[in-house]
Amino acid sequence: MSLKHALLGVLTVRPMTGYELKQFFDSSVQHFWNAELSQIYPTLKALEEQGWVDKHVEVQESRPNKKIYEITGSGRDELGRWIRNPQPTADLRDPFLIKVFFGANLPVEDMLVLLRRQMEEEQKVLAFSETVLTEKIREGVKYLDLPRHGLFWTLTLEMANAYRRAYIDWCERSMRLLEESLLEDGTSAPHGDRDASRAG
Amino acid sequence: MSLKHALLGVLTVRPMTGYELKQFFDSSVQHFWNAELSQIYPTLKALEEQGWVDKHVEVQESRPNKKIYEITGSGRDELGRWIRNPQPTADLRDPFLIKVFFGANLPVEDMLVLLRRQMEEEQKVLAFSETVLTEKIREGVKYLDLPRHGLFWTLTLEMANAYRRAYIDWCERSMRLLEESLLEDGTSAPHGDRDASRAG
DNA sequence: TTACCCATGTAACCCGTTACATGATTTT
DNA sequence: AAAATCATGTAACGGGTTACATGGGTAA
Repeated sequence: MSLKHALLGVLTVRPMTGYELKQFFDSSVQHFWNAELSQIYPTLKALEEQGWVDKHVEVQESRPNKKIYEITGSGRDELGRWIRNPQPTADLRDPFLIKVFFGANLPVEDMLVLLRRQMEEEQKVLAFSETVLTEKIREGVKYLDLPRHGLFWTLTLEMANAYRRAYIDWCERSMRLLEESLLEDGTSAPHGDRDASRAG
Repeated sequence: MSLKHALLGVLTVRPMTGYELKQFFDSSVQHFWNAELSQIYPTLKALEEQGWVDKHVEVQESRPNKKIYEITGSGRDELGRWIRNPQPTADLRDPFLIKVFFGANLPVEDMLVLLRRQMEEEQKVLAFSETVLTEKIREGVKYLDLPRHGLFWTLTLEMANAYRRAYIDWCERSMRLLEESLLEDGTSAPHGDRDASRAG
């Protein structure tokens, strides 16, 4: 579970409530991580039980009391320990690749449509990342006055962008290869024939 | 759940037992998907209940009977339907990026070590992919006599490789940027100072 | 008046991994 | 003698998503 440590990480910025942590997530690590409130609240409880955060309650009227969490010394130690710990390489677990893997089951034209659509989706996400998210990070660094963090935040966004670009390139190359296979021969790649309709 | 459809996909190659499906997984989609037997067996049961596969039992002595699963017409329909269905872009959910995101909490030197180690791991995986896995696919296509599948199988491996290469490049660029930040000034990036030991 | 913001949570469910259970046969 | 292969499964646990529950204040 990395969520515990992700929360500890955010709490190094400043003490926050669960609700605020969620907002921070949504506006910062959104491009490579996500967390729901229903997961954040119990996790904060666990962090408190382990002594990695302290809680203090701010009483409110006409809405639930705020529970403000602050990282402790042992919390910082744990975060540092975790960061330094070797991290196994993450594997690509993308259902779209399964679809491509079994692409021989349908006509090449259909696969071309799929690849184009997927590429366009990736392009949208990339464009969003290069504009909105980039700006969000710039603002965040400025607003929170954390110049040292800016570089690292930018690096993670860069990785996400590099991934999207690699994906888009791959879609293009794949489409080109499929188109070539269409031109080369009509026997090895079915287009709109019986075999095709069988799997659709 | 994509496992159902991944299994259907493999069963288009030929009828198999759960055990054989696991072997096929390990030697083909391994680079971007994985499945345990403990998950495969119940899933096959579910596929049978949905009428997407047929089961026939081959009695054996001195070991459990083989249950051979074969994809049905409705199974092929379902597979085609699923493949054509739009697939949301997969998100990068890599704990290593969280570590980088909060990299400002420890000395730049330590982050350089982390990046180098991660890069080397990715290089190992990539090397394995470019040699062993590439060969496996070549053999698989030949052995199963499925020339049309070869192209698609190669494409998925190419995507996995492209991802690893992008990752490696990103590690290199990140290390270079961090090194520059070390040279530029000693104030904005702590190296071995109090702040550093605090989070370690 | 409808919808969103604040602020907390619990419960159910889904998917995946790990551990446990059985047990003959074959290879090292 | 030990380990891997064949061949089936169940149970427990972990982590994440969705749905459910509450309810006042504020903006469209």
